[in-house]
Amino acid sequence: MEKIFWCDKLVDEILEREEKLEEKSDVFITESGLGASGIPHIGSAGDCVRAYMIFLALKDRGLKSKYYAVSDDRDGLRKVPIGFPKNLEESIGHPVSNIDDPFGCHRSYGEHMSSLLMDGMEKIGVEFEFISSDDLYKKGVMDKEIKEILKNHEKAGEIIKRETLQERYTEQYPFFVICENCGKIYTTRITDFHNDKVEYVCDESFLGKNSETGEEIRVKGCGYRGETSIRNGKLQWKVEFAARWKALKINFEAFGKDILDSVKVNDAICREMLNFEPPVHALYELFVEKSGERISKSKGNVFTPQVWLDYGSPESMRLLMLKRLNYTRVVNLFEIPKHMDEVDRLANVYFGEEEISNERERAHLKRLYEYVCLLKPPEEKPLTVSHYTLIDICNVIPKKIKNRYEIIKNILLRTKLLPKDFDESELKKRIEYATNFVEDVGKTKREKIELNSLEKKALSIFKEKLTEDMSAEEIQTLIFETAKENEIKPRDFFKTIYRVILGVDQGPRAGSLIKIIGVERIKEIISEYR
RNA sequence: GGGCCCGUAGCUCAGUCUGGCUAGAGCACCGGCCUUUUAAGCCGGGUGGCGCGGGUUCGAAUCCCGUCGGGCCCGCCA
Repeated sequence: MEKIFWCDKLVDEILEREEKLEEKSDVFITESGLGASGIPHIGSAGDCVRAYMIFLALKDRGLKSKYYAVSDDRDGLRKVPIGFPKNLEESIGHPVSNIDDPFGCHRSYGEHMSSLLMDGMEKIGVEFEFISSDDLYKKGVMDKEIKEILKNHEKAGEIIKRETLQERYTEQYPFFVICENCGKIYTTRITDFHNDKVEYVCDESFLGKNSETGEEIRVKGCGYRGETSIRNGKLQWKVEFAARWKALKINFEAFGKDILDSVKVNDAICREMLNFEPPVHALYELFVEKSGERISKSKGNVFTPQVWLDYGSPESMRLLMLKRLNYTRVVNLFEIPKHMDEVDRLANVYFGEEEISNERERAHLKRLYEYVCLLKPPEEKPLTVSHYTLIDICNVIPKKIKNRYEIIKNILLRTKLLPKDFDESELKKRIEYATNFVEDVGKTKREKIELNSLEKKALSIFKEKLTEDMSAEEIQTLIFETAKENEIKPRDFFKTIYRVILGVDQGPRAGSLIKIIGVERIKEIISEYR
């Protein structure tokens, strides 16, 4: 059958690659990098989600598969992230797994960072096998590949030059040793390689940065000269993937276009030096974060998956990452309600409530929905409710009001935005998302309300006439009549009512709103305006 | 200097890979419903011919070449 969704198409490609392999795959493995040097943002989460989706796609095709999330925790620290203590500057240049966790809750800085992403992944519903790159080196998993590359480092240098026009590796070994004296990794250079050992000298310097202060920090080597095992260092990125792909028998890895060059080089290294057909790739455009000042500074102003999940469901998050691979996507908080509604629309299409005349498009949207549901779509159509509308409602019904949930539910039921039977826990979650959004993003000013004597008088008359047994319609009429009798334009009086009750100029139909909130409570509120 | 992506209705976009129904959706907008608000409701309306110019084809938004506009990445390092 013809495949119409990108995940399924990639499985076809993975199977095509399989044809070329001498050694066939028992297990189909997808991989993604798990950042460990900075705060993991939504783009890092995108890597993981996409790799996981291909893992699911492979499984769906009846193939045995695995997904490895590999933490690049032997990379050196280059920048002190915003919101981190200044003394972290001393650790610039050290592998992140050798740096103490500045917050003291994990074994290392690197572990702290990757755990943030892993937490996000768990919340998004992504399962993975965690692999520490530091571990791979320590255990010598890639020894064979490293030796091959070091032995022929000049050839590697030529390939790098050919693919990227960078000449430096025709002279240098593409490998960093962790200095046994000072512990830094980016200040060393190899002078010789023989008998599985590398000779090195720690005399290079490189430029780090403190993102908090914007200050650049020059880090210099300690001058130490020594000889050590290849397990005490790491390959340069331009060749590291290749070694990892071969050693771990990776079948698929997706990348952002920012590292396109590195991927090209690694593919070539893989083919020409390691005799291994590189994994299938998917190159995607990046998420451009324009989170603005809304994101709290304590989170380092980074748009993390956790931030999204405060305002939107895991489904909406997955949709963001699944929908398209190749747009530069501006991701900000305003994308969240959009995606909430889009998930609902997909559900409507999936369950046949929305007609899509183009068969192909319908099939595509249905498949997209299945992936959004991690290929386990619900049996029956879940709750769908316009998230924008919900945000409007949450905006006018103050958070502290009693029976807020019931009020919102009744408004939705009354306006037929909800079916008779629906999943209450789901609605509660959605109200929470919408409320968070209103509070943090769409907050409206609540002016101090001042009423003139005429308004006060009318309001007081209205209060006297208002009784428990009146229907919503009768209350609506009463407001209208009270306005007329007091020579106030109905329009203005309604406005007054809304401002008194909700603090905003408009709201749900006043009669129903008062009925729903309760006459008694309304009288209390009005009493404050004597 | 090298490369990627986008340009379809007022806005956000789908459709482009695998050319072919009368080019679609949502929002906005316009008209109507509502004898009592400023409609979160209901009914009805598509207002563009797919950035531009060539080419291929019986046929192009879809393929090819060129061009303009917008966005982004690489050209330190990882």
